[in-house]
Amino acid sequence: MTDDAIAAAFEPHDHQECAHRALDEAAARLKDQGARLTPVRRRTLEILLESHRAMGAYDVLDRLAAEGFGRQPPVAYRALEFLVQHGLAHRLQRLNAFAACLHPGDDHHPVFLICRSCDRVAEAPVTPIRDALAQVAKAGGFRVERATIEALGLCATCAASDAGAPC
Amino acid sequence: MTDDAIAAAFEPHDHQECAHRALDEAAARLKDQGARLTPVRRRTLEILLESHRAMGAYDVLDRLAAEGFGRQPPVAYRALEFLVQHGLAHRLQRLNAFAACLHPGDDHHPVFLICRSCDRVAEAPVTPIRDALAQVAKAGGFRVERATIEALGLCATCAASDAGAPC
DNA sequence: CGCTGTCGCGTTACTTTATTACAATTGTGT
DNA sequence: ACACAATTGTAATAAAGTAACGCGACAGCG
Repeated sequence: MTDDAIAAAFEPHDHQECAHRALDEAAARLKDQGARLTPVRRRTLEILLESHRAMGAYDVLDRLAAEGFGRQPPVAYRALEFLVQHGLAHRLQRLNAFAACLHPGDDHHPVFLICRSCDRVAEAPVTPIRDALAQVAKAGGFRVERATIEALGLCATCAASDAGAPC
Repeated sequence: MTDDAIAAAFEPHDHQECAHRALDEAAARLKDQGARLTPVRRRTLEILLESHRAMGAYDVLDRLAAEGFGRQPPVAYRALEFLVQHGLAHRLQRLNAFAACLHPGDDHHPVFLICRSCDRVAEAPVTPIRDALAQVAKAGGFRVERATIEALGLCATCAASDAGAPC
């Protein structure tokens, strides 16, 4: 994952292509793992991929229900959990929401940058931060297994446009 | 905040003294700020201070209700929100829970180390990690305003005792 | 003192988020 | 076609969090 990936999430880009590629990659990865990308799961991923924003489980559920899938919470939660477990989506603790992963394949529990103005979410390179965290923890005798790192702030596009207005 | 503070949270210590000092410090700080440490608020802080663990809002509420305070959710949420806003407690996103702050005074949105075995929570020095995060974000044009950093893992005491058994 | 405005508290009612349990169905391998 | 596991649909319920209203305590001020 490069620094460019951060800017990419916040700036205008060929999102069709961006989403399509993520979907293809997801399908390929699942095939390798012998996991099934069923219609609900596929559609759930597509819905998440429509934007670089995080969506609540019930927002996803509404969409699924409108398209003929089940309309009970477990439908959405199951699909989302599946995607998260297979590294195709992430859960944002801070927002009680989910976002598609744009770099499946990188082994990661990434760092998230959440713009408070436009609500877009980017994944940032995790290594330097994870290293710093591991070191600090180690000094206290603590062994880190998983870390949740979510930063709230302002993306370059929003900062440029108005330091606060939606972009 | 020193590295010793991490170990302190996970190892046996004079907790009476530890909690008492935090409470005194809290009272003093609030007085300076002209904020009132009312009975509900004080009791809420004491409840959180009883352990180095995080508690859910409804757990706190049960305790408060049993002691004659109101038994409706807003009672607990208001007291907890007050404590958080005044830097006397923290919210752990990952657990939907709250923990008393043991170092009020340090200006901080600290890093949390959560032991998955004994459920204790420690606050770790934040500077190196925050710096690493800010740098990574800056490279992508993102300005971090607030960061949630929560690590799940195993504390030294639990690791020594059984690599997994409650301590 | 008594007025007045703010703050804190308690309650009702409600919304949002998430899980448990079970039945029906689909897909896989033989 | 058959047995079996995985997946989906549904009902019901739990957990977490918020909005809105009124009452009473308390500080500041004439």
